[in-house]
Parts: sequence; structure tokens; C-alpha cells
Amino acid sequence: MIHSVKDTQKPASIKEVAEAAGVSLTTVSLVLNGKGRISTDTRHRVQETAQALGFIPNKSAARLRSGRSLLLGLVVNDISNPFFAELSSDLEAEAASSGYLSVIANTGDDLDRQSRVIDTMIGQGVAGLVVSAASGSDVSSFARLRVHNVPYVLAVREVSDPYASFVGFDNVLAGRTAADHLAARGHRRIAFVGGPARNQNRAERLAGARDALRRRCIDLPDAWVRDGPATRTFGAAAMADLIRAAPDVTAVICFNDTVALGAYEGLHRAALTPGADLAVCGIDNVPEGASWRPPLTTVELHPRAIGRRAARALLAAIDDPATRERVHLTPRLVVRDST
Amino acid sequence: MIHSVKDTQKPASIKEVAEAAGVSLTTVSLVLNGKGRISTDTRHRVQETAQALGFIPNKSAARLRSGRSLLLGLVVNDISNPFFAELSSDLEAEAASSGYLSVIANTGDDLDRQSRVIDTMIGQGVAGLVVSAASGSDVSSFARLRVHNVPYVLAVREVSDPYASFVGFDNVLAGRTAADHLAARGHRRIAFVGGPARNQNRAERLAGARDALRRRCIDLPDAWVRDGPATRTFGAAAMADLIRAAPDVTAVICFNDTVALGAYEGLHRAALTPGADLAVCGIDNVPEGASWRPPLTTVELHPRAIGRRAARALLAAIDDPATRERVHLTPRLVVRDST
DNA sequence: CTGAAAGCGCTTACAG
DNA sequence: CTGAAAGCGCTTACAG
Repeated sequence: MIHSVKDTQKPASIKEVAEAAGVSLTTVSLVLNGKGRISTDTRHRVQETAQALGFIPNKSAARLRSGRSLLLGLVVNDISNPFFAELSSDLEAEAASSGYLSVIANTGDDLDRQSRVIDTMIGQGVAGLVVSAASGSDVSSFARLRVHNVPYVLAVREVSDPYASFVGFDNVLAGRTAADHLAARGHRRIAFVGGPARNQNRAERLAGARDALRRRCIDLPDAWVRDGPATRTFGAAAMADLIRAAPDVTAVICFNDTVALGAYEGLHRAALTPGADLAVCGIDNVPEGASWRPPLTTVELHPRAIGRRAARALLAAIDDPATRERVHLTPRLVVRDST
Repeated sequence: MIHSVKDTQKPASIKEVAEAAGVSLTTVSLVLNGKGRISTDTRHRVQETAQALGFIPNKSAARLRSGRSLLLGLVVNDISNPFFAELSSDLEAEAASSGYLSVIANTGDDLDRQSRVIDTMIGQGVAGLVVSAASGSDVSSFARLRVHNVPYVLAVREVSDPYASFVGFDNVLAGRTAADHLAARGHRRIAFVGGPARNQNRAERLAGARDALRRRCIDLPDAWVRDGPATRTFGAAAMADLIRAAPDVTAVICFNDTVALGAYEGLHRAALTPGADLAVCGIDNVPEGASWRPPLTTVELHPRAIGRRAARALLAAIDDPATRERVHLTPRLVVRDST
């Protein structure tokens, strides 16, 4: 007999469904997973019974038995960072459309926390992992994943690792694009501000910028490079410092848009106008940049695209563990009024 | 014999640990969970063996057997929304510090997706759920959680539900605070812009604003209210429209800071200066607002505090299902230059 | 202080 | 097309 779902009822298991529908556990499992040859009649009966009982399959049991799982892990620096927030959102959407639920953890860019988080995720039985590696990661950081046969995709931050796909963007090109743009506008004294010194993406952006300038016989001396956290606060402080220490600089490439917004603030405090007194170019293209005063010229990365592609690369690797791909999305210059 | 962890080795289970340490499964389980009375000697031996084998406990098995789980679910509208991104980040941190891993899913503010997502989370065996309810939710939206004995905490968006704790902020007060501030600055013609008409938080903010103004015998006519998506784009369009339709308005309360940034843009396009030609007050206090031109006056909500408190309320409810609390954080006025 | 054994809810050969 | 039974890796009374 089928009761209506009341708040006090205890959750139904596959056994209750089998009894209520008058079939075996096997049949219920087969029907609910769309496997085997089951008569249309039985199939409907089972489906309706499951529905009526409010049956929700226990995935822990399924995972334990089958070794398959519908959990996808995402390991990032900090999900409140808008870049990762957008990346996560699209990754979650892509995962959900294939029936996967997303598990998210922050590492705070700390290697120890990263390895703890990876262990936790393995323990929870994720089918695969997308990880934006903490600074200092190398192949060995992901050894446990390989031992446990958990495929993983590296995103955003590249690590030399033959076992994983990579999805990110071309940082060297991003730096080059920003520098070329400023040089084309006639700037010869260009600074570079923000980003932690040991961050590889920063190193590549800076290298790209230097390379583009070198080709035009322009030097970017270390004295005009400021490293530090990728924050608004640091951008403001570094900008203030820079205009004091190097008043002849006419343009600045910021590690990202957040730093660029800080740079605006630093300029304002010195009664200087971004875009007029000093050109500012960001990297990221956060949506709000278009509304800042002046609207920010920046190099667009594509966090959402990375989230989607990384999810797809991971699903491919789950299907076939031998799959590898390396995707470097091409950044795009967005010219507005700050340069 | 204990082998070193190689990439080709197959993952160790509790059984291998028991064999390698020369004890029973029971003992291993007891040691690793810190239960029972185990001699220091055995304890150390088991711990070292587990370590050496790179043992990671299979949580699916543990959950299946014990019914306990270390997964916390978070259900939000859209995690790429900065408000929810910050909330998530602190919720994740708080959960992680108690050993929980966070599972996140977006509903896109859709009731159907919300109930699918909740079912998925139940199936994955979450210990509890924090949910920012999709518009239109009521007690019945969470019936499955109650049937499955999964405690849940409602966050940000209030729903009349005696079974759950609530952690959010006082929206009426937020609206009142913004309106009082503008009125105190001498404004009498104040508009309200942005936010979906059916959004309860918006209704409360608007009601709070109207109430504060009414006490000062100031009317906020419907003609000065613009509803629409809480986006920058909408803010810009609505602002443009408003200055055409109601040129005598001198101040505007925006549903949130994103809309306020859009309003800035709408004003600039009409060659008007926010703060000088028309006062703009936001609600949220996104960190970047301090760097906008002019720096935005806003009413600070506390997404991170909500994330932390919601996590704590949920952990409390997991410990003792009878626990209920209702937390309404008090918004705080942040005066800058836009008003 | 330690172990043998049952059982959580599924999936999956295997048999018919 | 359908069912009986084994087993995934744990936890937990229970016994000694």
C-alpha cells in the first residue's frame, strides 16, 4: 500500500519500493538506472511507486558498490574572488547538466590545505577534480589522485603534469597584448603593478609585457615593477608609491582589474586622473569595469569559458582516463577610456 | 610489509591497514575515529601504518553504515553573484574548520531546479543544508528534507517555516536607513530603483524606505519606483529613464550596489554627476564601492557574517535537531561621497 | 584492550 | 524479462 508523503514518514529505500511495486530489488535498480530489458508495464509501475514514495536513491550505497560517483570536485584559491566565482558558476552549471553535483573547497593558496582538501575529496568519492593549483604545486601534489584513480584537470594555473589536462589562458599573450596597446598609444615609460612575486601567472604576464616592449626597444626596469597581493588596497598603495618614486612613468599595466581599481584610487588621492594623467590597463575584464570612471581598458580573460571547458575536459577524462587536452584561451583586448 | 606510495599502487582500504598493522578491522576503525580504549602502542602502530599506506577512509561506506556524513550543502541563486560568492566563501571556511566539505548548487532562482537540487543533495547524503530560497518557496518546498531528517537553515531570504533556523539581515531596516540618510541630507524627492518585483527582500527594502519617509511626511510615489533585474545594465537604463520621466527627483535608493553602479553609468551618459547632480545610495557595500567615482554611500549588509552564522546554526541543528534560531543582522550605513 | 560478525542500501554477475 | 545472492568498505553492538 502506498502512503502519501508525510513529514513524519521515514525515507523509503529501494526495498520499500520493491515491496510496494511487487517486484525484486534487482528490477527496481534496473528500472531506475535505465538498464536491462524491462517490460513497459513493470517499468511504469516501478517508476510510479518510486515517485509516490518520494524515493531518493542513496548515492553513498551506489558509489560504494559500483565505484561510480556523481560528484565533481573544484579546488580553488578562494571562491569569493570574482574570477573564481564566475568560473565556479559555469563549471557547476556544466556539471549539473550532466547530472553531477559540485563540491567546492578553498585552499587559500596554501599547499598543505590543498593536499588536505584533495584527500577529503577523494574520501568523499569525487569522480574527478578540477583544480586551480596553489602556488608551489608540482606533479607530486596530485599523486594521491593518481593512486586513487581520480582524474583531474588543472585550470588557470599551469603545472607541468603529464597526467592531467589543462584549461587556462595564455598569460604571456595577455601581458604582451596590454604592453603592445600602451606602446601603440605612444607610451614609453610603462610600469607593472600587483600580483604576488611567486605567482606564475604574474611572472608570465610580466614576461609577456617585457617581451613586447623589448621588441620595440623599450625597457621595463625592475624599479617600475611592484609585486604584492592582488588587492585593491595594494593597488592603491603601490600606485601612490610609484608616482612618488617614478614620476616620469606615463602608463601602468595592472596584474588584474582589482589592482587597477586600486590604482585609480591611488591616483585620485594624488589628485591625478586615470586615463588623462596616467594610462591604466587592467587584466581580467570584470563586468563592472565598464562603469568605472574612466571605463577601464583591460585584457579580457574568460573565467566562465574556463569553467565550462574544464568541466568538459574532466567529464571526458572520467569517460576515458587516457584523454588529455591543453586549452589556452586567447585573451582579448578591450579598449575603453583609461588608456 | 609496507610499501612506499607509488603511482601504480591501488588505494588501501581499512582491511589492508589492519593486515599491515597486524590488528583487526575494528581496532583500525576505532583508532582512526578516536573511539574506544586502545593501547598507546597499538594506536601509534595503526596510525603509522595508515599514514605509510596513504590510507584515505571511504566516506561513502562510513556514511552508509553510520548514517553520519561530513557533507554540508549550500543552495543559492547564483554563486557568481558577489554577495553569494562571499557568503559561500565564509560558509565553506566555517564548515571546513569543523571537518565538513561543502557541496554547492545554483538554482537560478527557479523553484523546480531548487527541488531537484535538494533531492540530489539528499541523495548524496548531506548532513544538512543552507538554502537561500528561490522566489516562491514556502514550507512545502523543503518537505523532502524533513522526511529525510536533513536539518536545514534558511539564509538571506526569509520563508515562513517553523522547522528551520533563519540567518539574514533586516531588509526593512536597510531601506529605512537609506531613506533616513537621504532625508536627513535634505532630499524630499527620492526614487527607488531596481530589483525584481516579486523579490521579498526588495519589497521589504522598499517598504522600509517608504515607512521612514512617511514619518517625515514625504511621499514615494509608484511613478518613482522602477523594478527590474538587479543588474548594472538595468540600473543604467532605469536611471536614464527616470531622469527623463521625473527630472525633479534629487536622490535615488538603489536595490543594491550593482544597480547603483548602473545608475552612475546612466547619469554619466546624461552628462550628470552622481553625488553632485543627483544623490545615489546603494545597499550591500561591495568592497569596490569605496573606489568608485564618487565613492558610494551604501547600507552595509554582511554576506560573510551570514555565511559563518548560517554554517554555525546548521552545525548546531545537526547536533541537536530541535535547535532553532533567527538571526537578523543589523545593516550599517556607510556614508561616502555619492549622497 | 581487542576481535568476529552483522548490516547499512545499493549494483551486478549469474541463473532461469 | 525477472529474481536470489554476493559484496562494496566501513561502523558498531556484543563478547571476551
